[in-house]
Amino acid sequence: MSEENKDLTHHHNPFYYSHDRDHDDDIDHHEISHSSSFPFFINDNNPMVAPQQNLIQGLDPSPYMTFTDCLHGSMDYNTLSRAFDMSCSSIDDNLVKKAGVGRDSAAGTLSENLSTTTPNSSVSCSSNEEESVKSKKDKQPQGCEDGDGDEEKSKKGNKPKKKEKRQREPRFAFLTKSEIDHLEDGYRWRKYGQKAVKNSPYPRSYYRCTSQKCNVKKRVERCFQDPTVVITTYEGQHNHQYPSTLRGNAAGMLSPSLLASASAAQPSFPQALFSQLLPTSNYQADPNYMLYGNLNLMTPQQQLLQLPDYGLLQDLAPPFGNNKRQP
DNA sequence: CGCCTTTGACCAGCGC
DNA sequence: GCGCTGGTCAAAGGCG
Repeated sequence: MSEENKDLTHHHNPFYYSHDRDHDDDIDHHEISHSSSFPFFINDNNPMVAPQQNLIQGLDPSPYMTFTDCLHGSMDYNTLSRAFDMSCSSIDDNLVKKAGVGRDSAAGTLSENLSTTTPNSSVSCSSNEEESVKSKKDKQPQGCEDGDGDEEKSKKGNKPKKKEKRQREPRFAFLTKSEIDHLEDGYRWRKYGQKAVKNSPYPRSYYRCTSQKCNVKKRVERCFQDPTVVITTYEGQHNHQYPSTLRGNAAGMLSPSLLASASAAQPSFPQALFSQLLPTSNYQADPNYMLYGNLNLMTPQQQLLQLPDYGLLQDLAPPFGNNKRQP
């Protein structure tokens, strides 16, 4: 088994949607590992939400829509995105400040904030819908609309310092237990940067989808507290199907059903990835298939201790835990 | 030759 | 204003 294959037998552990404020992105590895002992989605009142006890027990999904349903059903990226955004948008800067957590701690702050703030409190959302999205770089042609590479080239030096804020794409982060950093997800990525991560010996890598006019990016970093865990954060939405020619054996590693469904579906970014997590995947038969449930970084006891930290995260869904399969 | 990674530099936002 | 940090660029080099 190739390394990549081996990797795929592990599992992405979707755990967190990074809402769209500017520095939310800084999903600090501590925070992540801290708040991601199991997969969940932030959600206040989405049908995907399951009761906390399900979170704890990782059982019985029934009354709720599972992510499998979503993915295999009609839910697409936008729906997903909305769902994520809806909930996450309730965590705004005020909350972050209130919690006294730095901008780098958005993910961790999430749990803290949620534990001190009601989810339905009328916190104004500062997500993509609002202009509050802070643009770090106007030069960056966000949104694949006619990526004028040439203008972009003039980045250094004379660029008008507009204060326009760049719209940021919704982001989704995944925890994956893997020995390799760059996980195959069916798309082709080009690495365009790498940065040392504060307080972590592991660097963060930046990738961009190689498809023209596709502006999806992803960041990959290794969890500081558990180096076996890779944190992959996707930003944006693929506006194309899987590349016909995948490098390496990526295509081969993807189940035909996955590719088929991914191709058939409208370009819905996380779908393919999610599909790999799902019990319908043929990976479930693989003994090496790692249930994300096994990805827990803490002992059950620790998890229980962690639960209070989630506060309102009790409303979070274990979207993939529902259909956990055990050999 | 095309695609990719590496890597140092640059830029912008934020906190102090 | 300054320093820190995250994010990005692009030249250089590697690889198939």
